[in-house]
Amino acid sequence: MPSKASRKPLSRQRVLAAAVVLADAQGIQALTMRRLAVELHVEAMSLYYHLRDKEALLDGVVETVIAEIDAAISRLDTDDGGEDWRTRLRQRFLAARHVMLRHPWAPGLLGSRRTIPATVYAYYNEIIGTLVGAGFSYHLAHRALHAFGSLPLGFTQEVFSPESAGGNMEDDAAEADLAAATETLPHLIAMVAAEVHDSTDPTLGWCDSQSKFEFTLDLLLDGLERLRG
Amino acid sequence: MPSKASRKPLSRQRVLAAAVVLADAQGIQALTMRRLAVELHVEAMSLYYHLRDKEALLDGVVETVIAEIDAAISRLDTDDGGEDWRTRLRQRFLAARHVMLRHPWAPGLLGSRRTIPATVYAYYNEIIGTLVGAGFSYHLAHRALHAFGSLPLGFTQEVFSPESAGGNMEDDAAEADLAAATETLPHLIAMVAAEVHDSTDPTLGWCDSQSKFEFTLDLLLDGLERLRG
DNA sequence: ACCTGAACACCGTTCAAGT
DNA sequence: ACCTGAACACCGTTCAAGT
Repeated sequence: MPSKASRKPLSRQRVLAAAVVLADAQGIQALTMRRLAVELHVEAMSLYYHLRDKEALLDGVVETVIAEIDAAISRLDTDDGGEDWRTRLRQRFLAARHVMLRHPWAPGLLGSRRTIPATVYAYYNEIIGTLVGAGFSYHLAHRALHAFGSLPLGFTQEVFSPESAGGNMEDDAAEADLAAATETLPHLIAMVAAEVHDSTDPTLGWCDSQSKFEFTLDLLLDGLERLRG
Repeated sequence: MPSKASRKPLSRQRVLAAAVVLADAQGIQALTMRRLAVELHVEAMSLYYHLRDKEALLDGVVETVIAEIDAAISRLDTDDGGEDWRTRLRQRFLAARHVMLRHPWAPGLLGSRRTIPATVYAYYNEIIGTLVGAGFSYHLAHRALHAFGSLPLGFTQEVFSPESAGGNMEDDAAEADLAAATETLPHLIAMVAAEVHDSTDPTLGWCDSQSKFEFTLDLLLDGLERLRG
């Protein structure tokens, strides 16, 4: 049984699953029609039988990730209505975040897509339903949705981590830089210094991104609770 | 004076400026070493004398945009301290947003960079200074910075616009979709319906992104004000 | 010092052709 | 129905060479 002959047939699903695995393992820039084909032991051109072009591939990959989120959310609770609106949304956003943490490239990819899977609309519809069910006007629900930004999908798309200014000193000139920084960036340095008591995992930086996510989330939820009619 | 012979010499600055213009006009995907060279009436290889490689080009482009923001902020007020911390930050974030609106590709690009211009640290340092000057602990200032996300740089990196579900109906099957949606997405449709009284500019969608930006901003500022010591 | 031509490796994609 | 080979246009980049 020669390995290259006994391949199970390709399918859109198999291609997309392999694409996600490849992106997880090698980064999104490694997700190339040709490299993906190699991974599937197939010629690059074979992919075009299952996907129209690379855009369709990327759309499909996004679709796959969103499906993961949908699955995670549907696993949350069998019956609804019991919880208060804040814990209900909190559960959902954190479940989404849990999925996103497995696919660090997904936020950037999602941001680059011009079309979004239809199930996302259903998800947002449900969020609005939760809000109005809790007494929000549709107008406030709309503003809330915007305020949430991409929290419902599990990420905050922080544009950069200020941690790299003080946390990850790895260059040889790092100490000199730090000394210089104490003069030009006193507040930044003071902030880092004030936080470095509980550096449990220095390799991951001194910043617990999970608690930051939840802080932002709760800040918004509390603010909305106050605006609620 | 043959036009192709009488070119002023290239420089890093001129290349970067041309890159920004090209990205503004044709989109970031059109920003290619070869196309940029054409724009500058030069061979692609000439660019490599001024920039190490394409990564350096993109870093330089980000640098250029950040410099625009810095310039806009420095134009805000000659003397400081007068305003309350919220209006001070508000002014800065809105100034940054004004710049970003001219470069719609910038958020995505910034998100893709692994290194950030040094002046951004100075900017963040100033923000922290404003916060602690207003009575924030460094710990709370840190959380505030994370809650702000990319607001200080002028954008909310919303991952998608739910508006496209109801606002921009341009397909032929749009009406049918809308009818179907009223059943499967009742809350989303109700929200759109509840908002369409003040559709001042229907071409831009029914959603005023400026007021959404400010709503989120104020929600966070008010929440932080309440947490302040 | 500044720019170029030729060349290489790698992309996405088409199209006619194989089984 | 499903896959492939050859080919094309376009990319970033190197390197030796021009002025």
